[in-house]
Amino acid sequence: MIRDEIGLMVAQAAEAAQEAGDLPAVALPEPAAIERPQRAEHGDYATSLPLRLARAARANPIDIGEVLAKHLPASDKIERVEVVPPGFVNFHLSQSWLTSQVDAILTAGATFARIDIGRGQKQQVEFVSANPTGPLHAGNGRWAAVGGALVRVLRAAGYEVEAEYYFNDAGTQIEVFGRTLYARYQQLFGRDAPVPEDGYAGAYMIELAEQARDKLGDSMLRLEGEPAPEELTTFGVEHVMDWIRSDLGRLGVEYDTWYREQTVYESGNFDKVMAMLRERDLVVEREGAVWFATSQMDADKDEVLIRSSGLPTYLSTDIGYHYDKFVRRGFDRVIDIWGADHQGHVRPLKLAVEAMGLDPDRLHIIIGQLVTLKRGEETLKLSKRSGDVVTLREVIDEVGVDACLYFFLSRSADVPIDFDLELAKQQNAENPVYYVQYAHARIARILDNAGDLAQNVENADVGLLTHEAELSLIRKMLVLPELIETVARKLEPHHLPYYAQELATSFHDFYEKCRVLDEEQPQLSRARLKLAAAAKSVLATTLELMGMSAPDKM
RNA sequence: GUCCCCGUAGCUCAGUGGACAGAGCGGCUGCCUUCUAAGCAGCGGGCCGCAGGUUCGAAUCCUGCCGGGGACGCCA
Repeated sequence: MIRDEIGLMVAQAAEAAQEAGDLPAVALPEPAAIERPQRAEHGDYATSLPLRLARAARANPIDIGEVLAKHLPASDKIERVEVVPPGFVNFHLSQSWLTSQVDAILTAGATFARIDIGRGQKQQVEFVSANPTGPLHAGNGRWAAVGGALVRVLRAAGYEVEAEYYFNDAGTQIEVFGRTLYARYQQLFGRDAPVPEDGYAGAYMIELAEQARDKLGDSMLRLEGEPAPEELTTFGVEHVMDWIRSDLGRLGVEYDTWYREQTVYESGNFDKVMAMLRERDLVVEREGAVWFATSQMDADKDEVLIRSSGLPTYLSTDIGYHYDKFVRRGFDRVIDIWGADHQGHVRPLKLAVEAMGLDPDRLHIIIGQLVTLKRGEETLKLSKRSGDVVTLREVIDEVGVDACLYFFLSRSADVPIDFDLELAKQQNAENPVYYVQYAHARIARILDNAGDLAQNVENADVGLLTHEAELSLIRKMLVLPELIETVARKLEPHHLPYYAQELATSFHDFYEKCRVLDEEQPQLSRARLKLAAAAKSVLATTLELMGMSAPDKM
């Protein structure tokens, strides 16, 4: 990346200046911070190193800047370096290098976005992981969009990433689900079997029961008063998992692993980690339950691991699950995406990771604020327990996959979302997603219409690209690798849609100001065709990272 | 009461400690006989919640307060 090259040049200049005695031997920040100035006249890149060094060096920032500039290695990529008050050094890229990047981008294709900050480090991203007790709702869709984008970006950044979905296939909720399904199933056969009070009231349970009847006939009926047959529960769970897989697939999310909760026990990891906690004297028994003595660590209260009923809690299972992630499967880092309603769970789990003798920083938990689904002024419940569920499927059907992804991706995980179904439908046509896709479609049309001008385009001279709009578009394309780095480091995919929009703006501006197909200027036309093709490639790559389509026609 | 997140334009939101705070939507004015007007150009709009502090420099970091959301269960 050119930004890193400039950073290196600045660092070299500082060292050279110190060797030459032009700059006192003060500690240099590592790495030298290179910024992108907000204003174009301040150049493509800038460093405030002189301002940072001024105090320690007991020198005027401007003088330090001049010294740095003097010792900068020569580069044909840099047109001009200027030192300006209060102490910035600004770098202007050379036009010839900029235009040469059009060829570079075209050659690189989709790999243009690839960087290698990950160096093959093994990471896992676990997201959505909703219980298979009902269809996904709109809130789940948010984390599908965010998790999917994160996985793709981390891969582009050079990490070896595994996407995982963790689901309960046993436990309290599944048991309740099974009882509800059995009640609905019996009702289909005329039995007076009420839905349990704590059961799942949604209409989808009736649909599920009907499917069970169609597939299994009356074979699941048991004598009055007998519990729900396990086979029926399993049938229901598998069916719901099919719904979930299908919804996630529509949002472009593909998991590498579907991890069953039971595996935590079957693998023996649960017992291992519990034994480990006992060995470290972090387990106490009290009031008939088994507790994780987090109060001995960095918490104000203990947490229950094994209930007095003998059943493990969600927390203890999760501890076993994370032991499995780190120790058995050997991930260097694990990223979990959780809703804000699970935030209280972060501290104890991190303490457990620490108690395993691991660095808790290897567990990164993204706490995402919740989605409130609305229809106009009315707030809709997202709970599967209540009858009124607005499913993710309905939302996708109403709003569209791409608009849905774009909307969910556009907001930082730190802010709660009000998802208004009415508004989403209304705004459908004005959704910024179409602005981005439109740019891509426009380019596709130009390339289609090129006719004879398309001949010999690969040999076109990109040096003919001198218009301000052309150069701005190239500059904007060059941001993508830097964006990948930002998103990967901060784990914030919401920067993607903003970049996509800026890139589209740069293209639309170019489109207005520079006619691409012009028989009277064939050489220039061919150079512009190249630029357009490069822009198409970068737009498509960006859309792909977000899981969205890049249409050739709109 | 304790803990987490948020407070930026009329609305929805961006904004790695840097140079004059941005976008979309909405409002107003213009631009289609040349590659898609799902586009472009322009105008208007801001004590960056409030008060202190740190810093050469704060929307950004720290403290306190106010306002909104969330968590504090032998549910998940």
